[in-house]
Amino acid sequence: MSTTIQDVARHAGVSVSTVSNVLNGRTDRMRPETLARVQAAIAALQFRPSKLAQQLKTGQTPLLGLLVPSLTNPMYGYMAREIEAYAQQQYGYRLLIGSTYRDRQKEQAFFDDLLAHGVRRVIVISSLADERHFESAVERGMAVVSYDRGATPGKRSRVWHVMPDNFEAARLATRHLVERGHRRLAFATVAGMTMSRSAKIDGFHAAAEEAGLRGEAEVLDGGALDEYGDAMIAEVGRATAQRLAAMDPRPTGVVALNDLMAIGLMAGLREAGLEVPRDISVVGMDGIYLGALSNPALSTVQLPVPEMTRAMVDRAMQPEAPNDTTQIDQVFAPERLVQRESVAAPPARQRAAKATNDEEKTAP
Amino acid sequence: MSTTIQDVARHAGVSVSTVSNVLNGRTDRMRPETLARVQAAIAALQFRPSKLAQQLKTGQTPLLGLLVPSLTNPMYGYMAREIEAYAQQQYGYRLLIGSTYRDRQKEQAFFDDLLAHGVRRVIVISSLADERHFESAVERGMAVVSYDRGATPGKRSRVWHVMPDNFEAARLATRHLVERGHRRLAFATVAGMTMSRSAKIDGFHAAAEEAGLRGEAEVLDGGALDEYGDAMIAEVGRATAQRLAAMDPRPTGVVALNDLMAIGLMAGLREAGLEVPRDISVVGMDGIYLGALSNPALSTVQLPVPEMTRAMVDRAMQPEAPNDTTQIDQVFAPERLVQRESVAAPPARQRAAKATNDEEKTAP
DNA sequence: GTGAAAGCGCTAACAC
DNA sequence: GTGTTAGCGCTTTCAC
Repeated sequence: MSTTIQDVARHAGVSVSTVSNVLNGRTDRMRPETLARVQAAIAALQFRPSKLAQQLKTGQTPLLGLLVPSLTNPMYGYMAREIEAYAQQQYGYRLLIGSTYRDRQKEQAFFDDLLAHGVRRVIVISSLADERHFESAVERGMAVVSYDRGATPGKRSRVWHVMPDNFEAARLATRHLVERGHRRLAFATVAGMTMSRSAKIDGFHAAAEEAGLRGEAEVLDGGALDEYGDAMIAEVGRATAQRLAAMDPRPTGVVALNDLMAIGLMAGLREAGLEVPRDISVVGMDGIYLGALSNPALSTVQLPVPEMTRAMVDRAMQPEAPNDTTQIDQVFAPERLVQRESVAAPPARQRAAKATNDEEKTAP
Repeated sequence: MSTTIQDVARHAGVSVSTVSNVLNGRTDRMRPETLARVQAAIAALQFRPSKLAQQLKTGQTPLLGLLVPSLTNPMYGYMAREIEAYAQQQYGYRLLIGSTYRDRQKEQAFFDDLLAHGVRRVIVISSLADERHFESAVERGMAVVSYDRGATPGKRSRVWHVMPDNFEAARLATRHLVERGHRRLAFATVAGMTMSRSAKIDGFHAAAEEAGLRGEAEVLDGGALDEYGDAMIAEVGRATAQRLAAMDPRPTGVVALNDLMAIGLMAGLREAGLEVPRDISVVGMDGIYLGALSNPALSTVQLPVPEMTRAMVDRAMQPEAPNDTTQIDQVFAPERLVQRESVAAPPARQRAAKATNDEEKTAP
């Protein structure tokens, strides 16, 4: 079909192994004119060696698997873009992408396909499932990097982990609320616990306790993400807003699981007749560019996405799986708190929607 | 490394070709017990045939190339998701994805890599570049489907085309503004002309003329999309908003090139102290879910994304390139106008920001 | 320095 | 019905 190494060899009047040698840079002890002839032939025939055939021999293919919950969550789109650009530019790798909608079956099937395609390096983003099948993939010769979850404590793992400091991110977000004077706090999340979610919740609670607000910090978990995956997280936020609006006393500051949820939350709050930040303040986490475009613009904790994605790719390119002496968790501090418009001081006096106002608690 | 067809054959006490036969469904005239033994061996050894080796023989690999301008534009994330899901479920294909940031070089390089990887089917979304290199890819045995551009009139093409009816979409959007009473219209786009952009502009003008507003329909083209690609389109919208705000007389209704631009536009308008839809109305096109979450929620023309993406995948799976008798353009009517909150009647009387109000024109 | 030849894991004639 | 065998396009010893 297309031109092969044979054609080039014939054209240059050399053997295939000579051509192969120039392809693979073994050109040191080669007669310059031979080299030139081969190069000329390659150019003339527009020869591109088949990665396939190369791989069949070498067992290596310049393809990186990327597993995301859903491409419709802009955060994952952002990460995918960064991963793609860096893997391409730095290592010449292309991306084989799969959405899992956080479904274990789909994840497994994707791994099987990767193996069958000879792909030996994968980055897995925010998997809900346990890591057992990751480990088995490593056994089968894969380098796997997992985002947004740490090693299970006390368990040996051969999977790399890269993640933001979710605890710290949530604490930053919560503190921001506290500093602006909020005393009744909520954390809005979705149903289902993952490592990163629980770390965020811990950070939220930690900040609340620091401020002596232990009893005033509530976790609101909304619906589960259905098969449509992560776009739905905004819908969960929207629904949570209704619950929030109906609470009495109502929290005045809420930390959202991530930016997309925050955006959904703000939409829902508005539908419920509440104004952000006048009636209620909202902080997100992630730092997607859409947060700057929302109305009000979203205050959020910016995660160091380019740094994290670069680390993931670098890890995935590692020739060896981590062993007992290597550090398998790589944690990134949140970049900073981005103050925009969605946070303000709480309303001076709580105008309870319809209920009697029975709050007299004073913070110590 | 992993188990091969040889292992299975040995394990089952048959030859490799027998195993190959069951793999490829040539099981009709096979003794049931042989079949059973082979299947058992496959299961026992967890054998997964290498797609690589298969492909080296057959020249086919179940991989679909997808070229997008940028994954950070939610519209493309959406399309990528639909394409992936359908290609996977319907044809068992995985996605090899590449971002081009509308760069011709990157596009070319991606095509070369696809070829080298043995990928024979590609979907290209919204390419700015001309189609010459697509054609050459078809010559080299690729099935290529191009989104959002039609065949160049009068030119023979072997590339499939799938696209929304951009003319109609823009016309719908514009009419909506006209029906709500707007008489000074604008169309906000980015620098650089593509087929789809010019079709939209034509639709905009057509609707304006229908309403006798020929002189009142202005096209505002903003900055070019830099290397960061499509997320920037929102920024262009934002900048355009400033220009819009300064115009005198100022258009009261604006059609945005797409939803992301509309969202940027609304953010910019707000920064300029204008309120949507009180001071100015905005309509988008695309129908991404984020439009429902913006504030105000975006009125837009919904495109039939699942239908279009399915058509694209089906075309890409076509065994033959289109020939002179086949219909290579497939155009999808916009699904409908989604009325949300970003469009209202124009302000009763134009309160010009600072300029003298010199408008006395009456519409016929 | 360069070439011959043996595979990598599979498929598909073609024998038997 | 099942097995033998010749490749697919490349890499890589190992001779010369």
